[in-house]
Amino acid sequence: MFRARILVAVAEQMDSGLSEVGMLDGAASWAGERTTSERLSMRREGSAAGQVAERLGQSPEEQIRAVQRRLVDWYRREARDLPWRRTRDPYRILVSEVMLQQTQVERVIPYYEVFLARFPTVEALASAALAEVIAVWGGLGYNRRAVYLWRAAREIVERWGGRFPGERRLLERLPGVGRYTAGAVACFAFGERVAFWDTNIARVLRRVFLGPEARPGRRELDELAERVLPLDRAYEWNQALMELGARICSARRPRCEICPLCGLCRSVGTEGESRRRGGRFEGSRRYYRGRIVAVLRQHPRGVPLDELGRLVRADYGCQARDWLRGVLEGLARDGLVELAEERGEYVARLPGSEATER
DNA sequence: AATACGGGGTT
DNA sequence: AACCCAGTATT
Repeated sequence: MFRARILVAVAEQMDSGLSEVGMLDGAASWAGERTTSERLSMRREGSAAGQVAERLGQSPEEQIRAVQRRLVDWYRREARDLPWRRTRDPYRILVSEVMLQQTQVERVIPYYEVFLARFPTVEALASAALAEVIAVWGGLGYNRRAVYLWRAAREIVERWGGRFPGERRLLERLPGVGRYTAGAVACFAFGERVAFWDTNIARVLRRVFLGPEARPGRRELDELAERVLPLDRAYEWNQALMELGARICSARRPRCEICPLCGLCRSVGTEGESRRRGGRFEGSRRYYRGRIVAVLRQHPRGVPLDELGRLVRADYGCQARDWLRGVLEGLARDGLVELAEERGEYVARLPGSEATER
């Protein structure tokens, strides 16, 4: 019931003013119109969408409309109560979206709360020392995101007077904000009707509208996402696609038996996708970058190079010095580490730490 | 187009 | 141990 209240509040904010599912049926705005000749040509050419329609006994636009209705209806009943769904504050939305890049929802939540408690506004983040931002970022991973987020906050404050631009094109210029995140902020914070896709949305759109064998490229996904985007209620539609991808239409084991799109999907009953091979993590350069940042978080004044080497790997010796230098220079290029010479020895620290002020 | 970039829960 | 994840920037 609490969840329902949240959703109603959000729906009202979205100015949807639409509480009866029945109203969706008559909403001509739910799918782009397609002329009869276009429709016939699709069938003649046996296009993918046309074939789906044949199999499902529906025209493509009927499938789109039915999916829109069914999915948003499901989302309104089943949406998880996630912290970033309770706000339209662009700063909070941005923080959530950046944290969610390549990181699961459940893992983000506690970091999100802590981060916003410490940096509640874009001004607070912009005026903080980068070292502290990296420290509060903690073990979330992809530490460059913390640097990008801090730089983005400074840009918002300095260039935009603390007010976020609402357009995707402008948002996308911010550091660490790519096509997906810019679209998400424009839609989730500003209510813009924007089509975008991430791994979840791409998988859902591909399975539902194209089929299990389809391997659409970026361009094709852009066009598909745009074509199926409702003329209004973009917020709920996009959230719903991700919700379905995360909870039902998962990569490995899709749960078609409980999917709200039963009967509307081109890939019903599909096998999960095969596993891809990934490189070893432990012992990798990436692994040691993480170790180094973790150690430096605990040492605000910085750590001499050789000591740092011993702290991050047991087999460190002077022969590994060049290796360590290389890794640190990479971190320095990314803005995650500062290298300084003090009393004849090199010291590494997080950028903007207190010690640099001396 | 390919690659680097973290870390932890799940299988 | 391998795999996956609300991507982005760089080469």
